[in-house]
Amino acid sequence: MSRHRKDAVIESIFQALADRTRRQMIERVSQSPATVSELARPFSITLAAAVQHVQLLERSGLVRTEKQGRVRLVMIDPAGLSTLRLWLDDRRNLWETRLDGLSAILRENPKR
Amino acid sequence: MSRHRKDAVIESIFQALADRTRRQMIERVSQSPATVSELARPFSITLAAAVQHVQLLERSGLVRTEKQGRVRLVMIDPAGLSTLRLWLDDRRNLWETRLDGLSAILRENPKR
DNA sequence: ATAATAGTTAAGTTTCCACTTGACTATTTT
DNA sequence: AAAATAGTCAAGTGGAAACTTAACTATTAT
Repeated sequence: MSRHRKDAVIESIFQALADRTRRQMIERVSQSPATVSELARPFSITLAAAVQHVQLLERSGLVRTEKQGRVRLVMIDPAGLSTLRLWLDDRRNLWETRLDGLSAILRENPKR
Repeated sequence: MSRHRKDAVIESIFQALADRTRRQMIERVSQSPATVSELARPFSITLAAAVQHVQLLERSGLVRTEKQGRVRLVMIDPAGLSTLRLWLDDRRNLWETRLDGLSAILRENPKR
């Protein structure tokens, strides 16, 4: 997978999770699969808005969905958040190798 | 810390990282501290824009800064990303307790 | 002291994002 | 078959976000 593509995936994940409504939808769906209507209910938004949120979450890889009859089931896709975890681990490795120097800097600046 | 406040912190972190320019700034600063001008250079943006990005990153807790003379040094704040890590761990626990049921569902839907 | 450098702030512009309404399709229910 | 339900799509609106320019302050170099 190209660096650019990978970055686009990460970007869509951060964008998806930057919205409070979508974070709560993820939370809900982490418990058990839910329909789009069920995801809309707790918020004062139209069904159309909920559909858009779900589509965005699906494009980012955070959820999978499956249409069953006239209902669409939305379920968590563990792959989505492990992508995020991998990104986070990579970044942490980056600065942990530098942590000795950094901690020296932090020691000089005890504020916070 | 209240749930609402905590959520606001998480939100600001996701929002900060949803922007490609800011993610690259974080990447740069993970290696070693950098000035605002140094952070602006790789991108075709004005210094003023870079200042705004840095301010946003600082408000989200992802970086610390310190003014030295006419220069502002920007450095990674490990606390920022560990907040993100904690959030991620919490969510993972949520659905890992549900993973047995979920994997059954996934087995029924081998697509992907 | 003057000039150059680094950053900051305010204000305006453009672009993007969340949301709504309204028309439409497909599936259940009655 | 008709009515209700669940979702989808397109187009439009409003507000937030990213960016610019321009005027200004503080520090360092000549």
